[in-house]
Amino acid sequence: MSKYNSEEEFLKNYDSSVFEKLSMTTDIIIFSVSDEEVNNYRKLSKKKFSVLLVKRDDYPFKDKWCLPGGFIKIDEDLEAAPKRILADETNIHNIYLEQLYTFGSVNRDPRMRIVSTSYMALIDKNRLNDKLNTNAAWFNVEYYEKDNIIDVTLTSKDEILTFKVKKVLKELTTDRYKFEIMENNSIAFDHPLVIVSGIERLKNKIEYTDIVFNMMPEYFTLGELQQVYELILNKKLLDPAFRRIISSKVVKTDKIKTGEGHRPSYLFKYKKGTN
Amino acid sequence: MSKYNSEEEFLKNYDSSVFEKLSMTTDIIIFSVSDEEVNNYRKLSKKKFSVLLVKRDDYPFKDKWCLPGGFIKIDEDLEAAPKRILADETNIHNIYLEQLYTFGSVNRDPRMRIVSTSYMALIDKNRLNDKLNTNAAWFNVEYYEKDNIIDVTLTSKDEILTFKVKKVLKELTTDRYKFEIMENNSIAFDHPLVIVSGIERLKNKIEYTDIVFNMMPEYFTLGELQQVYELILNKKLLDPAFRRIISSKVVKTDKIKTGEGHRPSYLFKYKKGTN
DNA sequence: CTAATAGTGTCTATTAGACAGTATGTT
DNA sequence: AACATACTGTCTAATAGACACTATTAG
Repeated sequence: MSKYNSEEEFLKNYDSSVFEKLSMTTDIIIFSVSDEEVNNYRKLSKKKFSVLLVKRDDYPFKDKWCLPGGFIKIDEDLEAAPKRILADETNIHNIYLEQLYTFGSVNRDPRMRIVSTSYMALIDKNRLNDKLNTNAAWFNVEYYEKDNIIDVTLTSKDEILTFKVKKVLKELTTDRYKFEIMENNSIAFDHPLVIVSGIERLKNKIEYTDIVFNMMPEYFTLGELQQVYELILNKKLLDPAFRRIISSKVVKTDKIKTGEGHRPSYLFKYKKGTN
Repeated sequence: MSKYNSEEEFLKNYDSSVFEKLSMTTDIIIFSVSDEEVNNYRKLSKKKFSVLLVKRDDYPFKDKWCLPGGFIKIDEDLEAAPKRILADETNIHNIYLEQLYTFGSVNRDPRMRIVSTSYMALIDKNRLNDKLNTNAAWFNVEYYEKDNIIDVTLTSKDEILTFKVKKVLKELTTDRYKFEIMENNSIAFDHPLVIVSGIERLKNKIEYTDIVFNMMPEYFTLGELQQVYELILNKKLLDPAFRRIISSKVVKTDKIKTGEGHRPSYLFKYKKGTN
């Protein structure tokens, strides 16, 4: 069958040009939590969950916002690329990173055939020290879902971006659902799809894993933690229920957060190794 | 910044060779359920869940077993490739297919840099009519997990393949866990990783989606369905509990399965649209 | 004192687990 | 009749949801 007699011989003579080649990129959706100041000394600062976007300074999609990303190098592990880009963009190493989905429609990039593997990263903003690149900005995320249509609004200091995506249920012949862009006038490429996939993933995983703690500082109050859950799940939770569930994942410290115009609250830490 | 004045002009002059290119493949893990005859007229045929492997007839990994797969064509959507291969391999269209994970270590293929996106397919064997290609075979899957080590045994009519994989927990800095091959003497490439990822995915999704029904014939008894759940979850379930849970997903028909040496049982169908 | 959040007790409703029992076919 | 599986009833344990209550601070 083969004209070679051994694996070594085959490999020595292998012509790597027999199969078509393409470029690959990676896109990273970086989630974090931000505080918004509130003009009432009694009230807690309202939290928002947010995503990091960068403004494209060249074609294609010049001046539109997109997720940070870049090309995969030929001698770089797939996962090394998002790690490299993340370090470039945030100046931090050791960020939680997980693979999301690989997008590969033929025409997803106007330049040429590019397949992109997207990753989701979670970060505690306090680790950043505002050392962002100048073309990057945090956008607060709000989304509203009804009848399988997801409306997403991204808000930065000086811009509001919106897009609309449809969940397409494919009746058991392919993935449980896929997304399709319905309206989008501000985000480059197919990145609205990556953003909603990220939101979905985070929303699901927050319920059965401990990934939230990657977005939390070392010490936090249960009220703060609950707020983050509520943001991501997009619904209010009842205090006693929340505390019951979370109690196994955190340890109370003897530190107390005061100066808030109301009863002070204990600070907690993440308790590892309960799953 | 850019030397072009419009997106069109940029694209017209775009040199697609500026970024390094690589080859991409897809690997498909096809799960199904098979009956094993039992030599007691009263007993039910024992079910096994099984996976389709093909024997490599050329280098690299000549004569080893691997998952069906192939190269992605430059003008073919990423998802079209597994569909094409699945149709080739089984002669059936409309098979449940979902993306699993993209593997991309630099040295995962001895020939050259190849990134592979794996997919999981579920199929009801009765649709096949034994129209398999000659180099393909079904292997029954058994696995045993302890202390984050998964032992997998794949058994066909005339061969037994085994491998061992470790779940590496990465303490919040990357995916919840990744797998690492510990022992493997019979499966080509990094396909043991794809196989365990598929098992994990199926095991998780069977609990909160309806994907099992893709592996079931149109009519089935609740006993049969329960057996499939037990196989995949790798544990016994209690009848009343199982029936309570499943009741919302199935409809009883007036068909009855008789001739089994014991009380006959009603046949059920999948009831769509309950999630 | 008041507004605002922190934190707990408890009752109820729902769901999951366990076991025992009855039903009904084939040989 | 005996075996094997089909199917149901019911008791108990565990979990989730709801609400009301007490606690504590800054201003």
